[in-house]
Amino acid sequence: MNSLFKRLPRKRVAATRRSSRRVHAQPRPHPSLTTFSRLCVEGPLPAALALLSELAAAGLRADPVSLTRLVKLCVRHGTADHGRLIHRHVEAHGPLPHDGAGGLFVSNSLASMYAKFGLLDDALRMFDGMPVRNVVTWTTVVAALASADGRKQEALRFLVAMRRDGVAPNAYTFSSVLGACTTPGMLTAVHASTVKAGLDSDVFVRSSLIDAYVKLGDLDGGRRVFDEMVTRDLVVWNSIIAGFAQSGDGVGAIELFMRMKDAGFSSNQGTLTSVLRACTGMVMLEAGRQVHAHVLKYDRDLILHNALLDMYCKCGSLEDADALFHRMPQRDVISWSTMVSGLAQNGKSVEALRVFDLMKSQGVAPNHVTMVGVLFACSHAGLVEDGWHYFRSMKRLFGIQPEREHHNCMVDLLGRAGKLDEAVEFIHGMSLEPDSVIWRTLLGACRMHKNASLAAYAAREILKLEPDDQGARVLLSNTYADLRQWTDAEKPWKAMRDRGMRKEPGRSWIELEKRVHVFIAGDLSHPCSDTIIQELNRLIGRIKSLGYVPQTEFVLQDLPTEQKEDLLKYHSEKMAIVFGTMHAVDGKPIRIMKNLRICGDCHAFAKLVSKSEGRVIVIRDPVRFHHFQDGACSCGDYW
DNA sequence: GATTAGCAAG
Repeated sequence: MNSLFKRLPRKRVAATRRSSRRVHAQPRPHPSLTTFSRLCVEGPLPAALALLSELAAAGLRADPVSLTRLVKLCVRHGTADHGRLIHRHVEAHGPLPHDGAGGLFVSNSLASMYAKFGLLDDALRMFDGMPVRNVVTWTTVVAALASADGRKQEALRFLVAMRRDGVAPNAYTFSSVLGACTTPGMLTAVHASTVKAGLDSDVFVRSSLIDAYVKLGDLDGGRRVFDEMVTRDLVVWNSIIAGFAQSGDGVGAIELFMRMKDAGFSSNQGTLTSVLRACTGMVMLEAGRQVHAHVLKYDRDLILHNALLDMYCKCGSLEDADALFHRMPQRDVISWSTMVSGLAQNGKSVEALRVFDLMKSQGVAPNHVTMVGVLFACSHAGLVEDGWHYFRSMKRLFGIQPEREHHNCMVDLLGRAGKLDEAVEFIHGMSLEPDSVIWRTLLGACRMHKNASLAAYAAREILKLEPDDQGARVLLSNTYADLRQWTDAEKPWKAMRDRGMRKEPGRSWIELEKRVHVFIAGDLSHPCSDTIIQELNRLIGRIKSLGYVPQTEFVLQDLPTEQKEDLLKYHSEKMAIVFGTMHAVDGKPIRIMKNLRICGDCHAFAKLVSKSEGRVIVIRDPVRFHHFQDGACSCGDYW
């Protein structure tokens, strides 16, 4: 028993000796270097930075891998100042690019750090100071320049320079530089280079190619790149869906979305955002609601929620927009701006301004887009004094310098309110050179207030800047036609015919059971045309008893009254309204989208049909919404 | 260590 007790401590001693022998056999690194490596991965950043300076003071060199990780940590959790601290350390203690691969790694990551903090010039200084550069170094600056505003040309110059320097661009380089192609010529050249380098089948390169074609307005080009692909990933699918949605082909975008699902991919936030944009563009509220169900699982994605909010606003469903807005876990300036513009476009200017006040009271700073929405609210409600107030004080109160679009809102505000002379004075007093958009706004106001001489002046100014503009000629002609000056009204048409131009026909569409039905003015080719015309005649009969008189003044041609009535009757929005009343579910609003602004006669028609049929009709034109209910419209007949 | 897709207005 005794011996047993005595042996126990000896065993412990032996064990301790063995372990100390192990330590001596494999000397542990300096404890602070080990800790430093760990801190560079796990953080916290301040502790890692403090240890870095301790190491330097002790004459110990941090290894390149840890330093690179530290830079990464700094990008994730720190500021540019933290980055500069690491940069200074590296300059004083190394490793530098000429120290070998490790040094190059560290310098590259520092350049990338500056780029990620938006400090492009620091990144370029870093680049200039590097005695050795590899493809990563070059790609870092190419990518940074390609994504910076107004520096895309430089990105392409760097691509040329790197080749001259004997460094071959790789898939990373190409996928970055493609976004810098601002002309079809550049894009074709870079696309050819990717093929030559054998990199055009890389998914990153391909999705950038698709995006680049689409952004230059060549949707077919993007589609070709997509179709030629053998292997696609989710981002490639998202690129092409986004391309269709951004180009205004909502139906195409949704078709591709279905194909993507058939191909076995499940959507992510990016997919859903683009699909929502497609629904928004086509006023497909029901399809949008279905997307909403999938949005629920991404309850922290603000971009996606903002897109959903915009969809409800632009589909004219303010109840849904409002409910969503209040439920959203976070809201940023885009969420607020979407609500301000959404309410204003739907004829709720006072509510829009109230939301704007609420936004300010919650400490959210408006930006230039918010102010466009605010001014839009003022101009569409005739709130001239408020508009002036916001325009004049936006610089002082919010630090936002009025830009072109804000000036345009002011011309609209004054013009709509009939203050045409003030509008002209405003244009002449602008510090900016007026562009065709501003003149077109003035021209629209001239048409509204039947001022032909000023309309002619505005149209001349537009045509000086854009000789092929159709809209200016159509608006000018319509202004003359409003005044029954048929000879003058004919001249712009003749000019258009001489140039081989045709007016864009009126087009309205409506979503019904996941399908979009399109109606074109005067075109009776829809399969249900016969029944639509019967129903149209019946409705006209009913609303005539409510006081409807076809307002033939909106037919802008010199024709006998009867023919004018016929032309009016087949306006696309009337056919869409009738089709809507024939098929819509009880109690649900009829939602219609139109490519041109609604005419006065169709406006009167819609008001009376909303009364006689007891239905809510929502029509969205390129600028705003009309909610017709019980014989009245949300625009208060002011549009 | 560097790369691709998604949100508000005009």
